[in-house]
Amino acid sequence: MGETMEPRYDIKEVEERIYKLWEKSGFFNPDNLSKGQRAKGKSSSQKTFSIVLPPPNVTGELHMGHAAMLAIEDIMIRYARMKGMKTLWLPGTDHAAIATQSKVEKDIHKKEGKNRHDLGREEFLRRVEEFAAKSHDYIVHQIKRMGASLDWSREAFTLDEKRGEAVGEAFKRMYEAGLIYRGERIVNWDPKLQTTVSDDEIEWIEEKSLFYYLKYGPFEIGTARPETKFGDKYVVVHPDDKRYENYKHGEKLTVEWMNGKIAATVIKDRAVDMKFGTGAMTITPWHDNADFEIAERHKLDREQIIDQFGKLMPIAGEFAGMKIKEARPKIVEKLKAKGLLTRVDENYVHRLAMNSRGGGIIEPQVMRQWFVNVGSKFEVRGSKLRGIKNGQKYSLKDLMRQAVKSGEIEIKPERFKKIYFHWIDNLRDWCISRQIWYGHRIPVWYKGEEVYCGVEGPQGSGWEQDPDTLDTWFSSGLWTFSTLGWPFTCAQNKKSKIKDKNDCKPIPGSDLDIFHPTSVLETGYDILFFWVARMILMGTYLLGEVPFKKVYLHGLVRDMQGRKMSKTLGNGIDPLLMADKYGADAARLSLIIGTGPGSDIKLSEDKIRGYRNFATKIWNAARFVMMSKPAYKTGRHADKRGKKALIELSPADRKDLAQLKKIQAQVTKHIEKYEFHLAGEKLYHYFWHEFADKIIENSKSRLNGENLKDAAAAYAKLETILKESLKMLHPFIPFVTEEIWQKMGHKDLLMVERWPR
RNA sequence: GCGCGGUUAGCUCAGUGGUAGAGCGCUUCGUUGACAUCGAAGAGGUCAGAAGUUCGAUCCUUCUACCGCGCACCA
Repeated sequence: MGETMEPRYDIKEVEERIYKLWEKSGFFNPDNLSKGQRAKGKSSSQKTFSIVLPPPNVTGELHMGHAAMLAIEDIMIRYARMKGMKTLWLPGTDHAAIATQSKVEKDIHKKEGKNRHDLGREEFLRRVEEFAAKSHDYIVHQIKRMGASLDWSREAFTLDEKRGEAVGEAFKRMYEAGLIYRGERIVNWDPKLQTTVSDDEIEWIEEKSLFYYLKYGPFEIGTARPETKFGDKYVVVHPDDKRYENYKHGEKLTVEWMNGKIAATVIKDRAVDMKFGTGAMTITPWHDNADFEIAERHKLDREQIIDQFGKLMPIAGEFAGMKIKEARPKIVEKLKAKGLLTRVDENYVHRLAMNSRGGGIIEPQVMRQWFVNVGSKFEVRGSKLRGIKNGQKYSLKDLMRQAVKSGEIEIKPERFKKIYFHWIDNLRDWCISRQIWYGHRIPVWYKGEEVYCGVEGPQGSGWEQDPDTLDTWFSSGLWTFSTLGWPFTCAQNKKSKIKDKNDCKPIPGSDLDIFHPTSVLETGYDILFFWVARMILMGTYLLGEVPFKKVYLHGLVRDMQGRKMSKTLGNGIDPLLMADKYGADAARLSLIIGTGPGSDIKLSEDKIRGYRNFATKIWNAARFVMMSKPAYKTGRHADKRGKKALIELSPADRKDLAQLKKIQAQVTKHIEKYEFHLAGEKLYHYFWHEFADKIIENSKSRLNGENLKDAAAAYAKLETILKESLKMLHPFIPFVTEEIWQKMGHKDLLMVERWPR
């Protein structure tokens, strides 16, 4: 037989060839997989395992964080597949509305000096789609290069036609149930991008700023933003504050203010912190969240001071039309001149709200927008959630809380549960309308005072569709079931007495029926709120069930200084480059081993190189085992009884095989407990420092020795350990293990071998 | 302010109620056909500090310090 493996392991050639081999087999698709398993008599259990890929944004390319996600999910998927489960990993991409639009707009501006209005809605969207398509193709290429065993036949996009219909249907149902409403509320307005953004998309930056104390009639109030104070006609104090006990709630007084005398009203509210400043404050309900709430509570007037472009309105008198930055020092001058400025605190730390999606400084504004009502209770029907009684009233918050509280959704690591609950407690109504062009158009049409909501437009003429689009997380919130065919694979539950659209059942045998709820949702902890929580909201309301049984959160991939990898810092490591240089196998292992779930990963090229060496080690160990084969098969011995009869394991051999069994049990247990780093490390250590360093080394003399029976036993043991190790290593380091498996002459793919029991 | 995580070898990090582990780096030696993308040997740690529980604590409890993160209506 002789040598069957090349001395050198050509990483790139092998990895590209092997991925094609897997794809050709069709086994990424669970339908083919179970057919194949049945045909081979390996009866597929009815158990299913499904993961929907967190769809990467089509804003360019994947980074190491994505690579980590792919590695972890691929391990879960390959393990489940080898366990014989009906295994689906469903791929897709996210249109990432604001992020993609602003990226394309920036590019166009750089190259052509034009903005989106110069191009017009239609042409601009054509350009965004062009970019998104290119971006998508590159991302798919990257995902495949990492060895991810996704079922490409089911690929989805958050902005494709089917997902559009799911979005429309979801919106319509929630609108009709009163859970989506249009209202005038305070929102986060980005004057730069000219759109609203959600609370979670805001990044708070601490900034030292001047803090001014101003004379407000008999009170002294403080502010870091004097330019918002023109319309302040309410002074708020704490009802228990002794200093102001002589002032009554609702008491009116005239005060000399920025542009002359105004009528001020005293308001008593517990939101005031008596220990802060003087314990008295004036409020600006139009431009401050907290002030807005106080005004809501007492039904106070509110007045706009700053327009949507960040310029002062006519109320500012001579400052009208000025940008804030320009106006502030001038306003302070005037206050000083009028004797209203009493003192200035120079060591004040102020928190500045920025749009984290590449936008500007957020200016809260009261605007007419679309919201999801998360707090009001409604009658729940058709819910399968544990602990939820149909016919009783719950809020969306209640449903979200219950899904995790009941244990129906398990969050790993555990500590994120607390963070999740805390987030829900503080959750306000979710503003879902965006004034951007790229995204799902809001499925609402207007004609005068008439409003029509539907998946298709209304009949008749004169209707105009809402120009806004939906927050990108609205469509990704549906991801676990919109990708599985919802709502078309759902049928009304005929047995149910109360008719309700959400009281429906998936059509038997449909993807939705088989794969939902999905088994695991694996993603970075940084999008726990953005995405994970919103999927729970959508799933528990629209389907009455959890979207996934388990949430596994991984950490962020950082550079050696602990900084987040980013393009602007130039500290990113390109996964594709690493895959070409050291192999996708090595890149994957470097992202798995040496890090616990939920903790950040500091990654260096050295680490990846280290695992490249491991792949080489596996290759060479396999080569040695295969080279040793002829030693007993050919040559001098004349025994014709066959191989089996020759084998007589020594006590040491039995000990080695017992150790293998033990390792198998340990690795399996680690994987079952989602401790992939421990499983990977154990395998690494076992293969290199036990198998290669000791077991192989100790076999050498026996393999070449005169005792043929003993040589055969030594070889048989090596072959067994090698094969079993390859199976266990496969989910972690799939390419090199599959290649060796093929070189060993197996007809089937290692990918669908049975996991050692 | 509230909450969470971290502090273990030079660096990056695993881990455990009972002699402390890996990778990289470092030192010395070694190319007899699996592997120099390697092998052999080695140096290197009062497991942040203090107190408590325990026969025994790096691990459990409490406190402190420092680093990082999340949340929050301190105008």
